[in-house]
Order: sequence, then structure tokens, then C-alpha cells
Amino acid sequence: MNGLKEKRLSSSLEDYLEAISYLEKANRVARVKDIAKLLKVKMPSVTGALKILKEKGLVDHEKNSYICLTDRGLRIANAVTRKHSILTHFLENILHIPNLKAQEMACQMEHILDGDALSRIMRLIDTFESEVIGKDRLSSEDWEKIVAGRKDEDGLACLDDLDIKERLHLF
Amino acid sequence: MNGLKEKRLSSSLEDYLEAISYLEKANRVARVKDIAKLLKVKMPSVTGALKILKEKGLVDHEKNSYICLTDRGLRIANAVTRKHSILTHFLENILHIPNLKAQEMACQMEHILDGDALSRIMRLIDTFESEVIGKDRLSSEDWEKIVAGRKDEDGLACLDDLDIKERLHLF
DNA sequence: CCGCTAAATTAGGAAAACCTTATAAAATTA
DNA sequence: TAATTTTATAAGGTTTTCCTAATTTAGCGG
Repeated sequence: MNGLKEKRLSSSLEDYLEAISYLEKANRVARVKDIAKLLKVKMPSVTGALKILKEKGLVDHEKNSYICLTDRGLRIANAVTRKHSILTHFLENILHIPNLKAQEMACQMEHILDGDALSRIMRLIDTFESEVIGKDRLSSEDWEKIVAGRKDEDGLACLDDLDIKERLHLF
Repeated sequence: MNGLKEKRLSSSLEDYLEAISYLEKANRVARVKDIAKLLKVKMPSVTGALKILKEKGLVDHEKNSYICLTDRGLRIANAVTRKHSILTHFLENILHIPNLKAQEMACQMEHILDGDALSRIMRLIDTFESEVIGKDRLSSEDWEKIVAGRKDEDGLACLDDLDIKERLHLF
């Protein structure tokens, strides 16, 4: 009845846990104001979220005092952070998407992909890095050009989007 | 003032466009009831969404009549469908995530990643497929085992999650 | 042509996740 | 210690997206 054994946490609640965990590590303590600034939300929104997280047994929070993650809260926060890191690495260092956009996308994707999917992405990163780039096959620079979709000297697209339909059996 | 030049469509409105486009192709026409069944919502939700999409100039819809995408609506629907297809291919055929889960994840990710990111993923797929699997480097079967994280004969994890922290400079 | 069924709509409302405004409590400083 | 500033909470409102229940419309069989 109390939200203790709710299955899935909403994206925004996961974000709050992640932010608290980050602030605890960075600042020693997490305060409402800092969480609000980090998540670009107003303080009353933080207060509301903390109430729910407390009901679910994920944070300890006495009124007007510092905010602590419980063990369960920390475990969830770490899982989300792990996802975030792997996704950021994938988007920035493999797909070469610029940092800001990569961060935004990672922030959202981390709530969608489960632990297994992230492990798989990590193994893809590993394999791709060891088998494709930085070896004799393809230099980092070549890969960066390819993934960015730069045209070759003739102005012809190397691998363009125009032929997705056939390649992926679309429509 | 009228929603005509709103920048970003919400996820759910994109889903409605995608569903209408799909039904037009599959059934010749899209009806409220079928959209509702496809998206697993009730009919009044569809009616409400159609009103908004009509205001935005993305569908044509006379009361109690068939639903048509406008040119702009179709263009958006096609873009979303393209994202969906590429993501599904990536999740299923590269990461080897089982179909159902892959579909679910693709449905959500398609609203997060922009066209550029998807093009980059497509180029990654191409490069990975041509440089890594199906060539002399790694057989499809080997890759499938690796990405699934199966342990080797000694019971040792090949590429485990335990060392993410160092590898991605976490925490 | 008339009533019946299926499809669509309207009306009203609930939950999530924010917001603004205003108040209360704590900490700092004069 | 009193006054001021900072921090947190409470109360009430907005938006999005869905719901249920009730009503209206359209097409069909007798």
C-alpha cells in the first residue's frame, strides 16, 4: 500500500536519485536548492519528489535537514549513473555526437534502456574499439569522417540515408 | 497562436502520426478505433489527439470520417518510422536484444534521438556489419555470444560490467 | 423508413510532473 | 539578541495524457 514495493520508478524520480547521489559525492551533502539547480527545476518540485522517494524508502530526509540515500536508493542511483556513463561514451566517442547533445540524449535514454541493453552496448563499444578503430582496419580519423557522413571528393554521399528503405525493408 | 508552427511534437503525438501512417498503408484507411487498438489507448484519447493534430495542420479529419495525414504530417510520420526501423535493426540485429523488448525500447528511443543521431547509428551498423561480422574477424555466432555476455569455459566473464568504473572514468 | 448496433464524440475527471506565490524555519550578521 | 538573508515547505494552479460514462452519428436489415 505504501509505495515500498513499486516496480518501476518514473524517469524524473530516477533523475532525482541520480542527482542526490552526484551531489553527495561532489559536495559531501545534497541540499534541496542544489538538486533544484542541477535538475533545472524549482525547489518545491524537489520537495515534492523527496516526499515520494521517502515514502518509497529510497531516501532518508528529516525536515530541514540533509538528504541521504538509503542503500536501495543508492543502488538505483548507481545503476542509473552507470547507464548514463555508458551512453555518454557511446554517443560521444563512438557516434561522435557533440557533448551537449550527447548529454541530453543520454539523460533520456538512461530511463529507457535496461541493464542488459546497456551491457550489450558496452560490449559493442569494446568490440568496435578493438576490432575496427585504432587498428589496421580503420583509423580513428577515418571512422570519425565516416560516422559524420561527410561526402567524398565527388560530393557523393558515402553511406547515405536515401537507401534506408531497401536496406531495412521499410514501408 | 494556433499551434501551426510549434517546434517539437510530443512523443505521443508522434506516435499518433506514426500509427495513422501505418494504418493508411496497411488498411487503406485509418479509423479511430484502429488507432486506439494499435496504440493501446481508448477511443476518446484518439479523438483528443486528432483535434490537436488537426489544429497543427498535420492531419485532415472531418467529423466521423476517415483520417488523412497532410503532407507535413506524412513527412513527420516517415521520419519517425525511419527512426523506428533503424533502431529496431540496431537493437535486434546488432545487440541481439529479443524482438519484444527491442520493439518497446525502439518505440521510446525514436522520440529522443534526432535524425543526425540515427544517421550515425546507421553508419555504425554498416561499418560494424562490414568490418567486424561476416568477415574474417568475427563470425556472426561469435559476435552473438560476445554481445550476450556469455562466460567462457573457465566461467570467467569475457567483458564484464565490474570494470566499468575505471574504463569510463566513473564516480 | 425506422430502429439497432458499432463507431465516434463530448463531458468530466484523475495522475504525473511541473509551476508561482506566499509563508515558515534556519543560519548569518550587525 | 534582533534583523536579514537563505533555505525549505505549503497551497493552489497548469499542462499533458490518459481514463469512464454518456451521448450522438452513420450505416444496415427488416
